[in-house]
Amino acid sequence: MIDPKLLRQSAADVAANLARRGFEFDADAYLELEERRKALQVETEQLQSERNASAKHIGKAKARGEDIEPLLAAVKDLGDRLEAGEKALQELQGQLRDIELGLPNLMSEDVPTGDSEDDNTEVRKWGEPPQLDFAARDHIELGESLGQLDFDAASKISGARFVVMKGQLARLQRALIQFMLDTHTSEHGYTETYVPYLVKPPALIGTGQLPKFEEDQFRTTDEPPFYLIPTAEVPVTNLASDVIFDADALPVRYVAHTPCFRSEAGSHGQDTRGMIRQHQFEKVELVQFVAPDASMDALEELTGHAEVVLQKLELPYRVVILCSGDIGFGSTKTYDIEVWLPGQNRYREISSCSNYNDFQARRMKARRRNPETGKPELIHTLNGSGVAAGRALIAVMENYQQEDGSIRVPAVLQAYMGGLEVIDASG
RNA sequence: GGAGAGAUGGCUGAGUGGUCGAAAGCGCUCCCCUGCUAAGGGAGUAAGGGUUAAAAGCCCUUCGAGGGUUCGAAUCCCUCUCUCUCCGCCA
Repeated sequence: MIDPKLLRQSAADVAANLARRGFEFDADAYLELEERRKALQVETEQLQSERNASAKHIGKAKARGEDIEPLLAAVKDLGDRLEAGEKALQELQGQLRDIELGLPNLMSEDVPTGDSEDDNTEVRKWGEPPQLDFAARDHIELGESLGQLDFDAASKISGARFVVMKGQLARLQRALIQFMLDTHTSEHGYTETYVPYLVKPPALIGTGQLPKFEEDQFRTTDEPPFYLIPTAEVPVTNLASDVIFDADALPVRYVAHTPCFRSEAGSHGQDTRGMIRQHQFEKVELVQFVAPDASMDALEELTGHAEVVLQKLELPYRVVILCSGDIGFGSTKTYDIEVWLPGQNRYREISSCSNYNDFQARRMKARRRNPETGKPELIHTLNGSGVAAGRALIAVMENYQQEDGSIRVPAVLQAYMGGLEVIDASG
């Protein structure tokens, strides 16, 4: 959520910033509602004040044993007027809040303007795509010929966009997850967390998926309304909801491995084959809570933590900064890390690292005590994949493939694979 | 699933219709005393919002959430959510 004060005072500036995203914010309509709210609120609070004063009066008169009938008569119609005013005010505030919850975050100045992912800017590149002296196969061909990825079996059970993994490939994904968790906890100072995979609406409102992106979620039940998490960002970031952190408690760094569930509504026809885009996938997620002035540095740092994973796996990648047309709803600045996939002969997203500044914090009332003023203030939240395990599996398969269709196990993963060096059809 | 108890400020915890935004303790901040990695004394210390250019001041809201009763609700009534205890079931 954008600071309502800023909306009031600088609606035009806000509209200009959001317009870079291609989002149209009707500042005039908002300000008009806001004008009405102001007038109505002042009036209503005035009535409330009157009621409080007269109630106090009556109480004192009664205590003295005086006749209170005339006093009661004097405030007879106050209640009705007050009720009408409060109701109208509530409705108006609800309308304003609906608008505010639907507004994306203000972007950082250094986010480049652009329409789509084609306009994202490369920031840096690491590693060189492997030079294979044979035709690169994609992960589907590799996995199926090994007999360890089975898309047909998955579709029989659950339909499109699912996979069944078996044998050493299934183990390889698990190894990737363990390796990533260990790296972030022991080398980057993150605390491992285990969190619920089903969440209630307020959690999704807090991180920004609701109310706007209901159709992207898997809703399980109506009463109570439980949603499958689309990312660990939701339960983990909500650990800060309604919390006031002590001044010295920040930064907080959490890492979690969870499955992620996405309806992929609106992505029909994209990446329909293989396990690039699934309804269910595994991800290791990094989340940070930081002081407001520390979030831009933290974003660089967090992105670096995700990069370390790919460096240790010796997977070539590049980092791009998302342009205004591609950046997520709640983010003020996002870096995507794209790993090289020989099977597609291109870089594909494997991590997305975002600074949300106070956007999520305002929604979920995540605060810290400012050491100078002693007053609570909104913290900044960040998150990033560190990294997506399913796509990491694909990347390892395609980058480490050999001519006979077997796959070498990256050095850092061998300890997690019982010393196994090569995955082949033997299982 | 059955029975019961509870939800109060950063934390613990009193408070059953007006004198309660709320005792007390802890924590924190400042001051005094002491002259030493201790103890003691005093003062202050909830959040959110409105008004304002901003601050001060003033006002409003908030004692899990939402309704209701009342001139007036932390306190009474209803619904819901969550937590805990016991029983049952169970990975």
